[in-house]
Amino acid sequence: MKIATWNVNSIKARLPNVVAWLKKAAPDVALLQELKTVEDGFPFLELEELGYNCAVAGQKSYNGVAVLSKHPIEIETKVLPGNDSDEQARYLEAFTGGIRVASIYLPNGNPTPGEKFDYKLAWMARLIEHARGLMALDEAVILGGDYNVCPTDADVFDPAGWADDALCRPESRARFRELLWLGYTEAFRTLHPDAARAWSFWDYQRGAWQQDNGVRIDHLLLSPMAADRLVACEIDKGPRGQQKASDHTPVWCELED
DNA sequence: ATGCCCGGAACGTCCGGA
Repeated sequence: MKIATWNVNSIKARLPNVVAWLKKAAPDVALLQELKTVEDGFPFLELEELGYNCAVAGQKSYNGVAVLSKHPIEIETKVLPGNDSDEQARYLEAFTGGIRVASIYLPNGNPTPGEKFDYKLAWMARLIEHARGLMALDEAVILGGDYNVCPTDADVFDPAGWADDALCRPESRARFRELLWLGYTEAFRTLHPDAARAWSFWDYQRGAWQQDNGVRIDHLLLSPMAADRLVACEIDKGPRGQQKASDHTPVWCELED
């Protein structure tokens, strides 16, 4: 079973790229982020034609997450618990193909310090508490998405230059580690402990892609029941080199049946 | 020191992204 995550940076602008990649990579489950549309604007027909069921938590202009699956999808929640006044579409949790998955678009948090950074840290605290509850269920769970966190300096092309960025701040990294301490396995680094310059995002600016100046911020976190089945995890750089590319590229993992 | 590059909303240019 192949599960992928990809921040597409607008599902409408990226539809040709997404369709081409789904055909080629053929994941069983795809967790998408930054749809930048309400549910009514989501291209259900085009994706269903490829054999995918689609669950969407949409928002006008910003955010928006989806779960695509070749299996039936049962939506668990379209909001991250813990703050009823939070209207940003950044979390969708569902059952599909015998596992529980969440598509996560964690807040960026820049600039630091400030309200946006406070929102990021509060959002991460809510995610930790929810993830703690999921861990107690003893299920196969994959929390995948754009975490907007570089877990260590090995996940940034220029650690010194990014030291004060919200993606690298110690407060962000500490909360990411709290997720791991709950018992979640970050699939890519676990299978590739020494991988260098393994990025999942390259800025559109400053020729970042051409110079391979990136960061690794898209992650797949697996509960023990899922991690026990983990046999592969890779970053697919192909889509980032295409015309009209998203600034993120897909990350996928394979669970044995 | 600031903007560069994108998409969305809107039709001016700004906001948000990371």
